[in-house]
Amino acid sequence: MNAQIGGNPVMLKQMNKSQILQVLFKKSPLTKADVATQTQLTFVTVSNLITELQNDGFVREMGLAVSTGGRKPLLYGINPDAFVFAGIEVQVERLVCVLTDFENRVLNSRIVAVDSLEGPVFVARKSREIVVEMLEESNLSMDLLARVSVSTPGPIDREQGVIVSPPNMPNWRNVPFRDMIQAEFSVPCDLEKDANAAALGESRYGAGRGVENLIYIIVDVGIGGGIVLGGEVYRGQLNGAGEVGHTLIDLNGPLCNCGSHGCLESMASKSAIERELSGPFGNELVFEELIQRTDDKRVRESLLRSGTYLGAALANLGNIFNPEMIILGGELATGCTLYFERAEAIARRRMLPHFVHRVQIKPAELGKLSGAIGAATIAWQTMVQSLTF
Amino acid sequence: MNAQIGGNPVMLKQMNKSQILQVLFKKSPLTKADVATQTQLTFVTVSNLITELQNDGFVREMGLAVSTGGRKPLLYGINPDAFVFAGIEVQVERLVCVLTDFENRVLNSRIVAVDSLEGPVFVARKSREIVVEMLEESNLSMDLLARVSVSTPGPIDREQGVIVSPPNMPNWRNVPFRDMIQAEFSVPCDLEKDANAAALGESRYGAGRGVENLIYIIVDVGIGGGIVLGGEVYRGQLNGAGEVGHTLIDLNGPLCNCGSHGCLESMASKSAIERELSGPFGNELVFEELIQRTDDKRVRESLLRSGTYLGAALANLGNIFNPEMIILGGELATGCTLYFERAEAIARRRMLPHFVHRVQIKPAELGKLSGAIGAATIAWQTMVQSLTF
DNA sequence: CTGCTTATTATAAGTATTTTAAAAAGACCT
DNA sequence: AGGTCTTTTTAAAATACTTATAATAAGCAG
Repeated sequence: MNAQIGGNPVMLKQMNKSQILQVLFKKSPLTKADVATQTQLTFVTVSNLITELQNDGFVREMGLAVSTGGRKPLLYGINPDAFVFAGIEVQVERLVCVLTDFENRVLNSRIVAVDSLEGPVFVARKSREIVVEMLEESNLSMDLLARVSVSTPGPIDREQGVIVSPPNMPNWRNVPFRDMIQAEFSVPCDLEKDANAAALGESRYGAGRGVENLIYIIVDVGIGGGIVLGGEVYRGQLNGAGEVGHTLIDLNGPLCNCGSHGCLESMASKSAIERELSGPFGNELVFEELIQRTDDKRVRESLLRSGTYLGAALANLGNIFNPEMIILGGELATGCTLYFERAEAIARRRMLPHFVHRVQIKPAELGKLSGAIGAATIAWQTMVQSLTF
Repeated sequence: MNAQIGGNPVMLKQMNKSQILQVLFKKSPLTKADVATQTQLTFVTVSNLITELQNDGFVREMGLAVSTGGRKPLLYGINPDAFVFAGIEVQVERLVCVLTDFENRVLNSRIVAVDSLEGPVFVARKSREIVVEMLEESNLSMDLLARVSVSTPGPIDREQGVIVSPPNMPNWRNVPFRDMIQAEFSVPCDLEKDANAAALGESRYGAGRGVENLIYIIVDVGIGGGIVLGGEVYRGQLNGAGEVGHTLIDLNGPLCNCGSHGCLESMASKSAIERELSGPFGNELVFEELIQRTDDKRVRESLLRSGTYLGAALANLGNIFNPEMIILGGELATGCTLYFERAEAIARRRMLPHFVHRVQIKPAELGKLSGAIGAATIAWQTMVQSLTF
């Protein structure tokens, strides 16, 4: 998560400050000497910079460490109260919002039914209302809000901050949502694709804490993927990377709505299972209940079959990326053990033997908040990287 | 391809120098003012640093640019004669060696039959002999040799510089080849997996010049892959990334020697085609000739079938990585139009419509030298990043 | 409790680098 | 030849890190 390289002495100082903040963020209570070791800077430099960061409110003292024979060293950590970040996930029928502090811990969260059909202007205004509400509830001043980030269905143009053409939000074509949010909140904003945001969220605060390379798969109506390599989102050429759902599993499989045949999405997603079981069960049951009916043979078989397909895709991802972890999100993966375990079993069977014992396959931990938390994380990252201290 | 971040003023200077060299490398004849613009440094700084780099022989003057109304500016570029790098690819039955200059252009190359069964010690000595021979032939002093890099079959332990367990080189288990080469040449050395090296080589000097994100697939007896993201090799957790050959294409396909079923490698590789055609043709023909017999229906069908499988895999890679380019290497892909074109056609048919027109699919351009050139590139990169000027 | 040892923190002088500002050099035009 | 514009060099000023030194605080022993 590095940014600038080279420059002038002022830049150097800010790079060093950024370094220090990142080290303090990762392993909080540290002495100045610890930070010096970790950042490869001299003690004096670290001492001066930390003092400065402390005076500016970014860093706080955290008590004394035990003595190792001399004076007790002071411990330092990020001052969580320095800033507040907001992460907002725009979904078709609702808004998921979180407030995080400068340690990027969740202070408050809210899931509100908001119909995206009301349009971007409405949604932007509503977003602000929700955030303001949360700030008030948590007794926080609006002034503390440093950045906002938005997680949204793709495709997006990240550089321009534009939502391009979300398939299920027809009236959101080419919407400059970043600027709209910036206008609404009067703070900088970034856009990120929902799967990417969720992947980053899980990688920092969910199942993937401490992991460098991971793949996050969200199984829902469709199947999406977010790729985190070296701790950062990999986005590809046009923010398009991660379309795992349109990975081919069966050359002669059914037609997918992308135009190809045998895509994972058409064979292992929520919709695929619903379609398969709509015959026997009709509209009798909602999906959440349906997937619990594992005593029913047809349900069982359907879940196992789609789990198998997913597993094969996971094996492919494992072999291609050789990641430390694969995380599965969505109610199907996190709520249905039968499905998850089959997918994991197949994945392990089909992955290269050399890799199998070094990859973890886990359900997501942040549930519905993962995208919003990921967005807030991006706000944090951008802030710390921007070096404006 | 950034490395260090932050530090002290000396470091800052070296980062700036490195920056300048990289800019100069990318778009050679540039004025000091151009470099200043591109590096975001002031003119004076750039001027001083370039003068220093010039005095040390890393940079050279390259004539005068046209006047824009005042004094003619001097043009500068990398001094190709500053260093020589050697790239060595260890294959089962031969050594491929190249010599490159500080602009990383190939000065000399050699492909020598060397049986790896003779063992690492022999191969290391032989490598040195070949390099020395090439240096003499090109009238270059050994002192100019700055670094050597080795491309080798995986898996490897890059950090330790150890070749771990190459499947087709049984007497090369856990060989500390990096240190052996360093001892032999008395210059630093790096190891890289063959597919990764080839991918990097193609990305810098072959089909992928100027491309940020690309996937390189080598179709031979097996099928391997090298992944270059953001201009750098992506290696995954254990240098294991890129096992595209063991990507599943057909859930119920034939058993692969990796233990899984329906892997790409077992269905689209040279071996797969040879196996398929060994019935009709026996040992009558060598492979190179066999794949030219496209008038024969059985050959044709075999090639088209495997091309289809490969194409499906390419579509998957395109959807997962959204790269600017996919490069196909190996004699089958570069020498057999029927196979290549089928693969491309299928890939384009099955890739997401949004991506199709933004991805190039190209045959490799460096042929047998790609791995060695890639290795030399790594030597260059490491040198420039190490900031020891 | 005092003095000694050790480790942490603060201060001050020294060194390296970039920046700003100004002067010099070179090219083109009239 | 003189004027104007651009490039290049030079010198002083600003900034930041480093080294060396001094001050502070904690623990321990007598």
